[in-house]
Amino acid sequence: MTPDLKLNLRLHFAQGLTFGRGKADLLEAIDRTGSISGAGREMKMSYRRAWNLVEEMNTAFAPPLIDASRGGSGGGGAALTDRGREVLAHYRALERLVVQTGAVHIGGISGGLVSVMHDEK
Amino acid sequence: MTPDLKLNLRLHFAQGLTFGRGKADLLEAIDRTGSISGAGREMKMSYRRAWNLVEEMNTAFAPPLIDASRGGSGGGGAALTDRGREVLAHYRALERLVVQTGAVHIGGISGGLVSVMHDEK
DNA sequence: GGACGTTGTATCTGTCTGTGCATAACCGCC
DNA sequence: GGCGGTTATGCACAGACAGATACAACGTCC
Repeated sequence: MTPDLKLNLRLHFAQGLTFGRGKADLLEAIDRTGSISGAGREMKMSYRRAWNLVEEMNTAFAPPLIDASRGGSGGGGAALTDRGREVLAHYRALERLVVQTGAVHIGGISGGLVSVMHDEK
Repeated sequence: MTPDLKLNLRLHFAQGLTFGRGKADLLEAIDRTGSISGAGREMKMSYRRAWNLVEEMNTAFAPPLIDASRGGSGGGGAALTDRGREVLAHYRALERLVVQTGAVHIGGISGGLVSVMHDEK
């Protein structure tokens, strides 16, 4: 009976980087579409923003998480590095872990939520 | 060797409420100071914002989490309800749980972070 | 009754973030 | 060589968000 929720597990590292659901989703979208711009379109975010996030990640992590190249067949593209895939997997695992082992607490918080009728925004 | 990090575990409930570290800290500050304005001062946030968050929580939860009253000794004040204390406790427990049981994954993510020298911004 | 410190509420303003647009560089393919 | 789609980068604009400010209402204490 845990209500459907989305959790945003954002990690603020001392080095300045913050990594949360947004960047994780972006990594996934890049992996799926094979390009930064494609990922941006899919996530309905501007290419500018998508690229900024990529750049932020790549400068924070060594080795980088995304390998991008321009020109060539299809104009270029981007792909996750092994390290990128690794970070993404860890984040998703952490998410699952929270939902599973934290179900009691999540339920304890959401227990008294006022149920609203599906209001179309 | 887990690098010191702050995590912001934000829960987005289907009902529209989002509950994260900010609201949790605010609850704690209200409990400590005995007033919304006191909590705002302590957290260096405007009373406006603090009150908005309180109102958001109180309309989302039934029974409410904060009991505020105006006038009277000291001008008024606010205190956590039993439910408020309960929600706060659950959130803190969830936080601890993530750090403890998720240490492997957190380490897996932060492993390759570029260490920066303490740059004063 | 007046002072005090708080809750509750409205309005204005500045700032910060993301979007939109424009442009250059790149390179395989036709 | 031109086309196409992408990376990479700059800059102006709009909208959202938070801060600042102002003020009424409230109730206890003096």
